Amino acid sequence: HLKLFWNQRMFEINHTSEVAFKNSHPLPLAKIKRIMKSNEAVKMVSAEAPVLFAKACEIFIMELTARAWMQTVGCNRRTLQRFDIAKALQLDKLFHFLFDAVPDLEKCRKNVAI
Amino acid sequence: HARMPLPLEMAQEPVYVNAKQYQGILRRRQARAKAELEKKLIKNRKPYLHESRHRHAMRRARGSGGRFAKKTDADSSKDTGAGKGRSSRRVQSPQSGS
Amino acid sequence: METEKVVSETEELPKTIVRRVVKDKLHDCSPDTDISVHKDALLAFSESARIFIHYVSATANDICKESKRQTINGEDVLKAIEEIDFPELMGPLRASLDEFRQKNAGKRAGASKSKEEKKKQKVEKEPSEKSGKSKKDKVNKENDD
DNA sequence: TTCTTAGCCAATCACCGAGCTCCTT
DNA sequence: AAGGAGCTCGGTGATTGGCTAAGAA
Repeated sequence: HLKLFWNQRMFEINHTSEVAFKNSHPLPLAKIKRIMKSNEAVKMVSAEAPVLFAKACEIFIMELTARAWMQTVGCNRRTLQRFDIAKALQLDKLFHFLFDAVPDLEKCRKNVAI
Repeated sequence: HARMPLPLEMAQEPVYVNAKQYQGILRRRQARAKAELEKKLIKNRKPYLHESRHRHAMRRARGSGGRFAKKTDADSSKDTGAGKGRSSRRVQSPQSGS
Repeated sequence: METEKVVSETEELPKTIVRRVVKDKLHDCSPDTDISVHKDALLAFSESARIFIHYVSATANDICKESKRQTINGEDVLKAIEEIDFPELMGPLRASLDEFRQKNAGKRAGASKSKEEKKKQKVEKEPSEKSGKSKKDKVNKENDD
């Protein structure tokens, strides 16, 4: 239906214009699978799963980058720092599952942009 | 109730997280604690990952700016005192331009 | 010695690729300004992505177990991501899943006949002497509508 | 201002993907 | 039959440090 339609449009856009080259930096599937299996509760993994994770990670990193960049330019800096990421994680509840992944809240509090 | 306080932080200052992710955060925290028990923690970050690649980088010819230079035929020959008596030296850029 | 080697190292995503993704996005954000990336920031990106995989795959594993299966498939991953409420991922992921399935279907169809031949050859040459490995041409079938 | 540091180069080699076989569902 | 684990193998791009401009402080 509608979703399928937009998926196909997305597919066309990603494969026809020059952004097809600029985008898509696939992470190694073997490494993704290894990360998944490092959880001993995970038994078998289909070939589809790492492919999806590769794409998901790419978009995930891009989203996180955009939000961290907000902090960077908000402080008139030209180097993206670690606490930019920490602040971005704190501000957006989308990323709260990473709460203790980037423990830099002290510096983060001092550099309040936005 | 879109926000849930995380237990560890409640003593100091409550930190509210996405309620949908609350269980997952706790689960991941448990998994990490277990990994810590198994000494799987992020060890001290080594300056490099592979000894062989480190040696390779150290051995390579460099330009005057510290950059890696292209391999020359002089380098392909074995290290003999004779021949072109010249070790790795500056590679002059033809022109530096945009 | 070797067994004591850190596990995290092998679970680390390649820094170069993570950096490329970050730098490309930064160039999108500021087309006329080059933004540098601090080394620790790059490490944070890499770690975040790793934990993202851990987190989502653990959720997908629960979904998988709920339906009494043993193998985490693509649908489980999609469901897991839907569950943590990441809507901007769903579209592209559906697309890449379809793409992967199409590519696999094409490869399967092309390989099936050569596989049957191989099986027959195998059972035939069982008493035969050893022979050099025959170079197999790669048969690829492209399909467009 | 002072002083820390990220980006820049490209050659090796660890690791990834593409084949296999074997096994479970 | 379908498809994943777990090997092997060969091809290849990630890994890598010195110098210096760029920029954090």
